[in-house]
Amino acid sequence: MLSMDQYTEKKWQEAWSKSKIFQPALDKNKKKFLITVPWPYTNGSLHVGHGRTYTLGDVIARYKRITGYNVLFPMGFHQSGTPILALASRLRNGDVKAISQLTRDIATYEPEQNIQKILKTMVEPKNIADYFSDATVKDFSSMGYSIDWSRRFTSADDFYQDFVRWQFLKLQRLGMIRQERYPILFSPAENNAVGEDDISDGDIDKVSIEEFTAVKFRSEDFSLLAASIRPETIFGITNLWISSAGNYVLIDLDGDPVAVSTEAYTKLSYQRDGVKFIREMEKREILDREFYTPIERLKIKVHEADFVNPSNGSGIVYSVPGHSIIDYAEVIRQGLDIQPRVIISIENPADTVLQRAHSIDLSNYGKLRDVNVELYRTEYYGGIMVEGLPVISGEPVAIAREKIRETLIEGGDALIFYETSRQAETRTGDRVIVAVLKDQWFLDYSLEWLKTKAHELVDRMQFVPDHYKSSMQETIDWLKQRPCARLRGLGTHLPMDERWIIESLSDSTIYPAVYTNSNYLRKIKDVAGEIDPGILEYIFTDASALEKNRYSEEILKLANEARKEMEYWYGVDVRLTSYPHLTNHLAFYILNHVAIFSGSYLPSALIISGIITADGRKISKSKGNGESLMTVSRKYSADIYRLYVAVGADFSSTLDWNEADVNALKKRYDSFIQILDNYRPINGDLNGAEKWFVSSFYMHLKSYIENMEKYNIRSAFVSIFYEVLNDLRRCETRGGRTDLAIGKVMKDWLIALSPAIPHTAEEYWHRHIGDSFVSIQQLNLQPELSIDTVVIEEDNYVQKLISDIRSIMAVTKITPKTVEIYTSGKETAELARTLTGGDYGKVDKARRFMIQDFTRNRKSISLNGLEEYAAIEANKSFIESILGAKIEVRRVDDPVNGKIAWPGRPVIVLNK
RNA sequence: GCGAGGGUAGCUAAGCUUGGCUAAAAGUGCAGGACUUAAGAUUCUGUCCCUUAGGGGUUCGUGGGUUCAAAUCCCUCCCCUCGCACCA
Repeated sequence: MLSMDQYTEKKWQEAWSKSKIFQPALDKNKKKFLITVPWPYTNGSLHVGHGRTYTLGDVIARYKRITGYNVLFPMGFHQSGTPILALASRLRNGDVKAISQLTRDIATYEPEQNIQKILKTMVEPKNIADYFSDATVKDFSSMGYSIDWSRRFTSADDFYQDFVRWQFLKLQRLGMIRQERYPILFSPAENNAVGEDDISDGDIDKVSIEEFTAVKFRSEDFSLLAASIRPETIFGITNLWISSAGNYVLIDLDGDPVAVSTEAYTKLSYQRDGVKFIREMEKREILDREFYTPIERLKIKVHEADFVNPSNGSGIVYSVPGHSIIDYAEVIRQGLDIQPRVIISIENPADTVLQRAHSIDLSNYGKLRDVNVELYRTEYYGGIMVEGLPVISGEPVAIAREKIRETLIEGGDALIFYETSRQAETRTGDRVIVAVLKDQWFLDYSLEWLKTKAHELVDRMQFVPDHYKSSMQETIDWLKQRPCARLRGLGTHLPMDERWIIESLSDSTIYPAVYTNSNYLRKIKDVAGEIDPGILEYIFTDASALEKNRYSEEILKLANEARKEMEYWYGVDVRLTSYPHLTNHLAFYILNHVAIFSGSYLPSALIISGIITADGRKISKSKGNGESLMTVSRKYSADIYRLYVAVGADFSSTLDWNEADVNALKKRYDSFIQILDNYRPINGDLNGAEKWFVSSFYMHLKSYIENMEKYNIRSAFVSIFYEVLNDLRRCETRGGRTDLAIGKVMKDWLIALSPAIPHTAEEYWHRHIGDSFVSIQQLNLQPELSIDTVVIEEDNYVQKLISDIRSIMAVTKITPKTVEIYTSGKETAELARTLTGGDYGKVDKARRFMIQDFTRNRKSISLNGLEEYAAIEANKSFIESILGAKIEVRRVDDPVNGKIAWPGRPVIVLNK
């Protein structure tokens, strides 16, 4: 059995925790390094996919630690938002999927008999959050992360919420907060906003909000309201359709009597002010009248149609048979005396409704809808409005649409009407509609000064990979208003309006600052009951005007300490997260930082990783296709997972987690373990192969350091793990003694490996080196001092020689008994130097015949001064054993069998 | 549609910023040899095509261009992935 099982790993996890080596203290003599990753959202157990970011973060934290930094790698938990709330209520309602998902999650941490008991407590959202916060600590500990848990806090902690409220008051003073009308998804039955989590299949088939233009068609007594997403077709109208099944009501809309479907009335009343019910209507009242189109004031009639859905839009559809094949088909079906009007011209006449109508089955409604979508797209991107129309003649469709909409709205002929992109229900089966909030709170990210500052910061920051920098600049440009509070969910109440709860991404923008001094803040909260904004201002910003007489001595002392911690630690040196956060969380992170902080408190680097797939498929909770992190560390060991994450893929690319690849890595890892297990220190002078190994090791260490400094974690560990292992094999086949060779590099090797495989490194450090922790050793940062370039060159030369001999053997199919090798003599070397300088004329007449041979072989001739004869002699027995042939070496200046021995290119003769 | 990234040998995947050391790292798969009673593990060699002397030919989505020289720089086209918002 190999030694790196979960018990050994656990042993080191406990030792680290007990010794507190990952709980750094403020130390002015040491350079600090603060690295953060997003705090996990605590609605379930973490799976393999989540582990990537945290693992890479830990690898970097550990690397910085062994290269001399005072590293802080803190963690907290995110408990705000609606998913936890939705999960608890699904549990309460006995939702089978929710129960099975939670049961599975709990089972990763608990014995069978405890599961039901714990599950019962989870009808209370807070219990879900707290249970999975503790569980995540177990997850992370089992992965061996070097997290400082002593600073842990959550977004639900009272003192943290005081911090968030301070932040929002400050943002308000900066003019970044405003209230406006805003459309949201809404459930009238629950009288509440709904999010993706509340909608049935909301995660699979996303529901969005669409903006319709609802046009008023007037008559003497009342108007009809018909909603469309294509207002530019207004001049193609020939008639109106109402539903043959629906019911209609008359309502008062901005003082106008207007007829709409019963369902539309409900929606309008949630979207507009002053919508009043007048009375129910008979359809006849509508069908018997004639109505006028806006602007052109043409008289049109209303007909019933089966395809009209009373719960979609206003329940009234305006008919444009020239540009909607559905309308056209209905006109034909009913045999109405109506001529289509064509008002948009497109290049390809085959793509018009009238042409297409010849070739398809007009009674197949599904097919008609597909064709309609297709034609609609063609017209939108390629269509031009025909001449002779009011307002929009000759305009491209996309522009005409905006223009006519504005004209209609300004003239009082239309209004904006919101509709869901598909029919949607809540998980409890109630209808989802669009409601307009009159007083939605927004964070205003459109402010010029804010954008300018953010751009400047992004410019200065390091992005890995680099191209995300321009994405970030773009994102900052297009961000405008962000709704920053909701009427439901867990979280902090908005200080200026307690009914609202701060939206969960907006409450987590500058929170890393709290890691620096969370324990002091908690104490202040305990002592004072509430943390005064003035105190927070003093602690977190450089504006230090503190009204000292307002606070007790104790509070002032704590605040002072908190401020010192902030001064020392803050300024996140690296924040590491995955790319889906780029256009939201990370953008807010940057914008809020520049709004509130300045100078050294601003972040310096952002590392963005790709995601993990499982067997090539995206991991998702609902699919349940991601193994939990716990399972992985039990099944393979944490170090295998960590190594897999470190060498499996570059930062930006997707990493696939699959059995075959993991097992392949495990084999490699096991052979490494075996070498360390069998290691017994021996003494003695190094032979050639061992000297080469040591030099080569330090070349790999050099490349490891160079790569790690650039956060090329993958390349770094390919060098220090795979390539060193390969070297070790070669060293052995060349007569090197493994134990002697690795004995020379053991310390540096284990230290360098420790960021990726800390448990393994720690175990063998203690077995072979000493009692200190490898995790806090200092890496040899001057590997070049241990590289002997002559040894390396000699090796390259011998390798090239062997491969040349082999290729001659392969081509000639000769298995030689002896191989004669002729290296160049002094005179030829001299000649080669002259020729390389281009002085062809200086060559002695007798040797001019050699010039042509020189130019032909020039590529392989090298003048690095290597002692070829000696190099071959030194490796003679190795070469002989590999080739299974005797070697004879000589120096010559004259041709052998007509061939010339040049420096770096000896003549090789095979003898059977 | 807009924005970003990408297409490299059987597969995964590095190299491209700073053109030549690149028939192209590493891993995996496959073939043959060693070890073994055998299997596995380990290890060596090979793995685009041709070649009786270390050579030659054709390759890095497609088609052009720049250059003494292109996987690497510029342009055309084709294809794939991701983001486009209030959701953690």
